[in-house]
Amino acid sequence: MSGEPASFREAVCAAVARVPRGALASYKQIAWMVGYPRRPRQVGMVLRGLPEDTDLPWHRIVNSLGYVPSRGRWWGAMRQIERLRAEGIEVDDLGNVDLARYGWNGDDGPPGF
DNA sequence: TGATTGACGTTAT
DNA sequence: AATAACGCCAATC
Repeated sequence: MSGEPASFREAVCAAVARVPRGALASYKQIAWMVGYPRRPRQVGMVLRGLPEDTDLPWHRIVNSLGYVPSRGRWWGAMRQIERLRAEGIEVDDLGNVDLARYGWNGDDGPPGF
């Protein structure tokens, strides 16, 4: 079955759904996994349109620096932090996380681990 | 149809 | 260290 994603959004959803619990992935990492290393921003756009009842672990997506985008300025950044804690991940009040510990490498391969 | 924006990232100053 | 500007491409105005 050729389950090739018809749209960028489908690919992103599939990649995010693959992130195991207790692991973190960056926007660029997801973009790279789906075959579009040049579109970290579009990944964020897709996640932004996700419903609150989505099954996707969107809260596991952080930026490459290892913290939640906008550090709380965003509408649901704080909510994302709460979810990460519920996953068993240590998160600072500002959204800082330890990528060195929770950083998950997709099927793409470890760039540095 | 063109211009602006954006849950980012990287490089330069 | 922090801030500014550029890049990248889809969605929105």
